[in-house]
Amino acid sequence: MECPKFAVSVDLVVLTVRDEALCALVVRRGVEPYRGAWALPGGFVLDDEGLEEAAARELAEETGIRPGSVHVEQLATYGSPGRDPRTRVVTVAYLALAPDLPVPAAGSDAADARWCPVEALLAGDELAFDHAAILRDGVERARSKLEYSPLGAAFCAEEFTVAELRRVYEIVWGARLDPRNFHRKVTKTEAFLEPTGATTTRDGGRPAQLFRRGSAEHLHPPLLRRTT
Amino acid sequence: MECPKFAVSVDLVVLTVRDEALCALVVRRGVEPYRGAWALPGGFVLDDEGLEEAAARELAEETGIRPGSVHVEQLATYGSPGRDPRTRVVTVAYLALAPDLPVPAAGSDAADARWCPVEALLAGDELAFDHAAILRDGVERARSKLEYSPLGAAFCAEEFTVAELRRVYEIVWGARLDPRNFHRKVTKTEAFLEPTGATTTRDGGRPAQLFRRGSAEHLHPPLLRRTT
DNA sequence: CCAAAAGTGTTCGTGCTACACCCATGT
DNA sequence: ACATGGGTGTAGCACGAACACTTTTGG
Repeated sequence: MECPKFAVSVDLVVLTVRDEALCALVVRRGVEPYRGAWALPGGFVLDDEGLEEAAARELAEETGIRPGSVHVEQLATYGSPGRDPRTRVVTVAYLALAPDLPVPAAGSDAADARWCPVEALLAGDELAFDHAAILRDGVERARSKLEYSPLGAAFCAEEFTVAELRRVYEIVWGARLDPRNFHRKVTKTEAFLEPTGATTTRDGGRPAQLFRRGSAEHLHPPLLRRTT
Repeated sequence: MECPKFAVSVDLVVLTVRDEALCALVVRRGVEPYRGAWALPGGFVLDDEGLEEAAARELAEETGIRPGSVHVEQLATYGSPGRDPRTRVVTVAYLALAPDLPVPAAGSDAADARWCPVEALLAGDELAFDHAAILRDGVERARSKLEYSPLGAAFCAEEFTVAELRRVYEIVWGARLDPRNFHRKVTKTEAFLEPTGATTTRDGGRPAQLFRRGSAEHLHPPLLRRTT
């Protein structure tokens, strides 16, 4: 077929909440271009490999994250002619929301990998390619997702308390929420949380019920930021 | 660089409201594969051409739509290995919301182009490639957009009445809305509508005020479908 | 007992729904 | 006059914000 052919890659915005901050996974580039700079994990799509499949493979390769424990969704595609100095590369970005995991193992072409607060990454100018813009879009998507879906729980461990979930919202949104109203809201919303029956005192004070992620996909009505 | 290279195309889900139905623009394929079948308008991205740029070019080529009059946004990217029988093609889908326009002129490689109700397109099995899935995603995105953004007005002519805007919502959502409450909601929402000062009696009855699209990007609070 | 955090009850404001009602035009 | 649709007023309800208050643990 007579048409231009481009390299196609996937890049991952992997977000988690740790140390009271929203953090993204970044890898130190071991090869040119941008050697030594931080970049989002990612790589080229292989022949006969689907996009989602490529994203899952890269996630596993560069982070050791097992697919079942994280939420992954397509974010957007970036293909400006000049975004990669080597050649034309179109990249499909994926957004992954993960619980707080140990620092991942470095992959083959990544000299180093670490969690870094998104605030620092977006304020600085250290990210390779157009990865700062991709990260910005991913963070904005994540913030919206918390409003309209129960995906805040994707940042929590398998079993978690309402207070832990609330901390996720507060950190991602950068806003304080009333603990009592938040509790009522999330426990009353059908299929948001599934009680385990167990309790924990790890947060201090009166024992808190433990929950698992429920089966709900959407939130009706949504949990809105700022009441305007 | 040692990596697979793929053809990259853009496909357009161009939606409008006409004849009391949500319609999509489809073109009759003049070449193999799927010769004679309906498909979404689209084409390959050229060297040194951005994705958004390619989408705008295809929109102009195949429909004659001038860029300023429609809303265009990226929808999603589809790249399953088998989605095009010829070779590996990754397609970036764009969603365009347009007012009711005359039937567009056929483009170079499109034997015929027409508006077709999405209901019929999704019910039948006439769309080439995975375009039915892309259209379904586009329609779902459009439905959500009406809730959280003032983009319903993108389906209206430059100047429109509140009743015309309401019909758009009713047709896209497939639900009836209370005319009085809808009127209050959209006119009270800051920057949703900009009054022109003129009136029209084209809908019959008492003259209705004419409005233009306002400058708002988002709706707070949203205009929700079903009250659960 | 006290501190701390979980969880409940209650009040108040706001926004949506439903519908009664009036307004301004065409025929 | 009357039909038709535009537009306003208002009562009732649902839900979120704010906060007083009770519950249950650890120290």
